[in-house]
Formats: sequence, C-alpha cells, structure tokens
Amino acid sequence: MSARNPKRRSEAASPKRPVVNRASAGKGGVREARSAERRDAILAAALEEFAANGFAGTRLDDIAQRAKIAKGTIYLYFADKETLFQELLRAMFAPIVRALEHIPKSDMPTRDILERMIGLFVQEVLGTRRKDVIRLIIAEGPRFPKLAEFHYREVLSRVMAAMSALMARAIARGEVKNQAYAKFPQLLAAPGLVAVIWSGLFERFAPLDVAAMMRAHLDIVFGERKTP
Amino acid sequence: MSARNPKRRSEAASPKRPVVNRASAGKGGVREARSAERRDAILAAALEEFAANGFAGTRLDDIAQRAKIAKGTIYLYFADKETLFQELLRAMFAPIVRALEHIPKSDMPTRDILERMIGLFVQEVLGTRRKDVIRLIIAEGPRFPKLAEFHYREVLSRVMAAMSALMARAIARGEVKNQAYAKFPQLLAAPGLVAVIWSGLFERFAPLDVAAMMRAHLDIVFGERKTP
DNA sequence: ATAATATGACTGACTGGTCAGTCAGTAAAT
DNA sequence: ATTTACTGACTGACCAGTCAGTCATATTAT
Repeated sequence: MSARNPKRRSEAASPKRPVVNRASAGKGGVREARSAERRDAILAAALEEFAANGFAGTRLDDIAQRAKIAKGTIYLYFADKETLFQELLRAMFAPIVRALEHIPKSDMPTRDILERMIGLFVQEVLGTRRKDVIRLIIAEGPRFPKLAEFHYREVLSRVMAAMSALMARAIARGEVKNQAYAKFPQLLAAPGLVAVIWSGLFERFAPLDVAAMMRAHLDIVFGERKTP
Repeated sequence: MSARNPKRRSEAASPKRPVVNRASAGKGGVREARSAERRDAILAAALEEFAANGFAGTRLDDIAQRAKIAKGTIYLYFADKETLFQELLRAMFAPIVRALEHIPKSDMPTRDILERMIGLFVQEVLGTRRKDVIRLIIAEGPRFPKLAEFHYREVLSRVMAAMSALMARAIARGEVKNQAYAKFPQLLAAPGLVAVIWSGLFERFAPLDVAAMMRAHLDIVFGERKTP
C-alpha cells in the first residue's frame, strides 16, 4: 500500500507474465531459470531493504537497484509492495517450521532435543536475517492483520503446539517438574524472543551471551545440572 | 524526517513560540494553561497515530486533526516529526521507571516485591497504550539509534540492574536457588516481553492469560508453591 | 474602566521533494 | 517472425515542513 488508500489502478492485480508461465516445468528452461533467479534476487534485495527500513520506509526503487533490475520488473513478479512484503515474510519461515517439526520425535532425552532446537534457532534465526524478519512481524503485524494471522496459523500455533506436546511428555517422564511449561509453552520460548530483540536493539550497548543464557534457561527448566 | 534526506530549511530547529514563554510560571496563565493543554493534546493524538501506524506511516495532518488543531501548531511545540516521536516515547516511560524504582526496597519477601512489580506492569503497561509504545521501540529502534540508546540508558539498564540486584539478594537469602537470575535478569523479564507482544499481535487468535502465566513464572523462579 | 496598541499563538493553503505503480518501447528467446 | 521479458521515464497522489495572515490575549494610555 502506498501509505494511504492506494490500490490506485490495478484491481486485484496479480503478476501475469513470468512465473514460469505454462506447465512446461521440466526442460527448455533458459527463461525459467532466469525467471527463478530474478525472483530470488528480488526477494533477497527486498529482505535487506525491509529489514533495514521497515515496510513504509522502504522504496521499491532501492529494492530494484539492489537486485540490479528495473523497478517495473518487480511488478512482473509481485502484484504490489504489500504482496512482495508478505510473500517475503512467508517464504522466510517455511523452512524453519519444517526443520523444527522434523527434529527427531525420537525418545532422545528432552533436554537434548531442546538443545538441538536452540542450536537451530541460534544458527538459523539469530545468525541470519531471520531475526530481523521476526522484528518486522512484530513491528508491522498490527498494520497487516493478514500477516499476523498467517504467522499465527502457520508458525506460532504449530511451534507452540509442538513445544507443549514436548513438555507434556517430559513432565510425564519425570524429566521436568513444573507442569506450567505444558500449559504455557511461551515460558519456554520467552528467552528466545528476548534474544532476538536484544540482539537487534541493544547488542552494541550491552552484548548478550545468548548461548550462556539459553543454557541457564535449560538448567532452570530441567532443574540444575552443571554441565562443566 | 520526510522519508529521505529532509531537514529542508530549518537548521537545528527547535520550537520557539509557546512552551510557557518566559519565566512567569505562577500567575496570569490563561495562555500558559492553554499551552500545556495543547501540548498534551498533541502528544495524546500522536500516541494514537504512531501506535496505530508506526513512524513512517503516520501523517502529521492526522495528528493535527485528532488533536483538533492546525498542522502548523504542532511545529510551535515540536521541532519536527522525529522530535515529536522521540519526546513522546520518552515521556511515556519516565513515570514507569520512577514507579519501578520506588517499589519498596524493604525486606519484604522477594516474591511479594516481584508480585507488586508484575501488578504494576500489567496495569500500567499491558493495560495502557504503553504496550504499544514498547512495540514501537522494538519496531523503530534500529532506525533511530538515538532512541534505542536512550531507552537502553534510561530504562532498560536501570530496570535490569534493579532486577539483578533484587535477585542477588534473593539468592543470598536462600529465597531463590538458581544463580542464573542474577546474571541474566533477562530470564526474569522475558515473560513480560512475551506478554506485550502476544497481546499486541495474537490476542485475538489465542487469548493469553497473562496473570496466570506470570504466576506460573514466579512459581518456577521461587520453586513451586501452589498458592490456592 | 475603556479604548488603543502590541504581542505572540494559531491557522491552513502552499511548496517542493518523494515514491508506488504504469506502460510504450526495446531486447531477447523461441 | 513472433512471443515474452524487461526497462525506465512518467504520472499523479502524497505529505513534511513553511509562512503570511488572522485572531485572542496582554499591556499601556486615556
């Protein structure tokens, strides 16, 4: 949306041109290859710009320049700025949710499972631009109800449900004492959120040893255990 | 700032006119009274608009309309949009920090002290627009380094130091077992942050019983204690 | 007390820069 | 030769910030 009541001309526009037109998925793809390349370049550039400037503060001209294409090209791949924004955020999280859900359901000790999840989180979220994406969702969510809903439905509710189930099992097994973690998986995840926000805003004033904090958190959850 | 590289004419402008001109603070104040009123009206309107639309997405015309004044009047009280924004955020937190620091240093049980703090937090932050202000800081902080720094210096570092001291005392007294809370007061505060963000974004999909969650959190910190 | 004058708060139409979205024209692939 | 992808100058809405003019209050003169 251009700030106010835009959607100036294009009705419910959707990019009609490239997008690997027709079914010919398999062969011949000089065009298709380029098409996918372009799309990725646009998304990558958009990520940088949106992460740095927020939705309203980002100019499509800058995205185009960074992706080394003309502005018009963006509109061949995405209907408008808002669509680009939302598709970007969606695309960023699909892999993570899949990865999180695929972490062995095995009967590995729960603490080990959580340590893996934290490792994944530190590496794939804190260590990448995904942490900025989380900040973007927090920042822009209220202005894009669809976005908040999508992320609740596709990411949060699933992650929370998985955590809740994991903790319920841990409690049943006697690995964890406090029942609250099954009822409020938010308590389990909270330090992760703090890490994201701290690293985005205050790192340079007071660096936070995220790994140590997470370890301390697990010690609390599982009742001490000084791993020297 | 008008999106890009503005600061069109006014150098380091600062509002010169009203602001209770001269020293005559005590009497004669028909003008002064109105002046303070106007300022408050502008800040109140700005809070609504910024909370709803973010910094870049907010129009001064809307703030003026909401405050029922002309746009030009804003510039009699604030140098520019950015100054208004920052003053607003600062003003919103001064009272809270003061209140938090004034919570009795008495030797009340630490759990009681924390329960009071949480009560204050639920009432004065979650129950007011201050929760939106926190979201604004998270959202716009990276774009306004001064803002992030100010909030680290004036709010966060103080709150964190106070929490850390409180927990160190509780540990010394044997009220709390885990030393980590003194080293990472973030672990103590994390659920509060989750509450702010959840209530701002996902409340309508999945309401969160913040009071219950905070109680559960304290149970964890102090090692169970079912208060029926 | 009342009128004349001075002060400074307030107004809103205006300016100039900005930017989302468009489309006629060009280049490349088939 | 034809179809499809790409380009970038252009348009029109938009909005921060300005300033000449208006009006309410305060001050001084009568």
